[in-house]
Amino acid sequence: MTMANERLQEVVHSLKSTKIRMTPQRHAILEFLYDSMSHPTADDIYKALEGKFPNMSVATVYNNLRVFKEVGIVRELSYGDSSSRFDCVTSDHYHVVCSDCGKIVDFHYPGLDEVESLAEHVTGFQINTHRMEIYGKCPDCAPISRH
Amino acid sequence: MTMANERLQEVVHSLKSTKIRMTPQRHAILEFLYDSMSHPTADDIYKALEGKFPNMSVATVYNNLRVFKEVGIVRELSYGDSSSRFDCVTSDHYHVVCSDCGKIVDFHYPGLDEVESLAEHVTGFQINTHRMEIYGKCPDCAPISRH
DNA sequence: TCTTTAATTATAATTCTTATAATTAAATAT
DNA sequence: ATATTTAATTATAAGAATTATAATTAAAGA
Repeated sequence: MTMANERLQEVVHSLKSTKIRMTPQRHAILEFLYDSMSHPTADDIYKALEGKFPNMSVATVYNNLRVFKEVGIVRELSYGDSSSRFDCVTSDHYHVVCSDCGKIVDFHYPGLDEVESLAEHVTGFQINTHRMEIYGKCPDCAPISRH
Repeated sequence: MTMANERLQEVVHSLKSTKIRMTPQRHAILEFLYDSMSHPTADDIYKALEGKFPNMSVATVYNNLRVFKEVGIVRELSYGDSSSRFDCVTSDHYHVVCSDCGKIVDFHYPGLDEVESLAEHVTGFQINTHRMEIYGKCPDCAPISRH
């Protein structure tokens, strides 16, 4: 069993204790999110699952992503482009985004906790979390540099 | 003359040397952006200026924000919520966002250059820039805590 | 198996943003 | 100061992403 599947099992189990019902569509959406290393849009998910669920509505995808967000197992990311991307909340990592082709790569880096605490002091906010993206050109899009 | 107006003058002057023409609408949009400490949406700007320009089209606001972005004097920020926000590019700062009411406060912090260089090594991207948001509840939205 | 109530579906409606074509106006040359 | 060129504005329509609605279906627990 893969790591992704283990986490999926945990999440499915933890949802059992809530009012939130487990449906085949929900399971499939979660499964797709946990298996994929990409950061799919709602439409990506919809398209990926239309083979298995030919009658599934786009609204179902959106509804469930919202539910997952509310429970805190999924995060919504919006970059410059038109549609939001969705990501399982796992261990802390940041994202490196290609400004040409939009590819997103995970980047592990120790959490910037001191930024949060400083922001808390300076602004008077009660800080919960933060998010960082690093932008550049991926190897495929960058001109080949020699040195 | 305020700091904001000084910067506005500079920008207007620098646009003179390009093909980009200065129009009253453009000037008003820039003025509004430089004066406002908030991070308005396109619609905020449109509404704020409809008194002065009753016939201005929303398209004009969007068009000009795109132009300003291309020239590099304005930055587009997209958070989870529906519409993008726009911000004058000034000195480096980050944003603290209230997850309840959406208020955005600037947060000055030394640029995280080492994050960029590490990301460059780890991912092979040619990194240009990064962006960080810190999320929490603003003083108005946070429950009053006593300690 | 029955009952309750949440989830799904299909569809319409909204919202944000961009495209189009005609008109207007800035900048520059005359 | 006027004419010319060409970019900017306007009004409108179109597009895409997301959300709302109402009827139907199906999970979970009794």
